[in-house]
Amino acid sequence: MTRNRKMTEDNVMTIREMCDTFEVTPRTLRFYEAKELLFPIRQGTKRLFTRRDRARLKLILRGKRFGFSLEEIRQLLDLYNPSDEQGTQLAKTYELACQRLADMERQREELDEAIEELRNRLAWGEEQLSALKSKEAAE
Amino acid sequence: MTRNRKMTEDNVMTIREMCDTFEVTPRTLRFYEAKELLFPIRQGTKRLFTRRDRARLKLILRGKRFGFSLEEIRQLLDLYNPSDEQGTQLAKTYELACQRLADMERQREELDEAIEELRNRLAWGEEQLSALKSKEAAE
DNA sequence: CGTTTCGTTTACGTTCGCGTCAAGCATTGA
DNA sequence: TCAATGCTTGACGCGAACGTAAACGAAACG
Repeated sequence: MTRNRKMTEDNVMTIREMCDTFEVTPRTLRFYEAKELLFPIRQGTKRLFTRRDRARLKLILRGKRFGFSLEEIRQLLDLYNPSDEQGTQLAKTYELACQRLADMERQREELDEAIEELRNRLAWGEEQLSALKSKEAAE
Repeated sequence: MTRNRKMTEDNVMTIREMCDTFEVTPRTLRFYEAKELLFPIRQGTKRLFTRRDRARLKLILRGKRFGFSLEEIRQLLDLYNPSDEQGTQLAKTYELACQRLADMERQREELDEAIEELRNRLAWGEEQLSALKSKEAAE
């Protein structure tokens, strides 16, 4: 056999290594697997997470920060998947991704607006605070 | 009395008008009131939503789209509130808003990244699709 | 006058995204 | 060999954000 010493199964991670790397719990990773968001290799009873799983998890966590549900994220992940989809399936996925892109661009516009507004309110807040301070000083 | 004809309580809306305008259910509005996100006037038993409630609801719905929890949103709303807060309270609100702003700016960067990546995948998807089409044509 | 039409409260139900045991196998080190 | 450690599979629990059904009050309309 060409491989010795622990087989060095290249580039896979145990569940604990995953948890430490991404700051999630084992429960979360198993939950995502149950929801078909991740597909770790099963070596005997244990899970081994590949490069692909890591990439997917990154996208999952990002999606969550954008307020997407796990189901929405799952559908998006299919797009990033070098899968063996046939014509109609591929077309459907493509369609879906276009919509998500539109969603995200709308969301960005809103986000810009919201940031702008919040900046204004913060400026107003600073005024209030400094006004209060000078009033305090006057006593 | 200076007012006749239905009192035209200027600029308030019934719960139904609110629902139609913002595409939410009555339950949702009552729920938000219970959580102290909205404060409609009570005329007898009924609720009347003011301009202020409408502005707040708009911010609530926006916040939700950004993935904020109702509690986080409630705290942010205090900032937009021409409230009678005292020094320490105002300072706390200000502090919190700064953090949220930072959150949103980080989210914006991530969003840009995500949009960029999704665009790339879409381009890749188009290739696949056109490849499939020419293959079909060849048969 | 009765009966729809709104609105209300109360309260239990539901879905999502995990947390938290309990009980069991499996490797590992003393 | 034996206990500790790590990972596993259920299974139940939980907070958030509402849905939904029951039972009632008030106003509006023919």
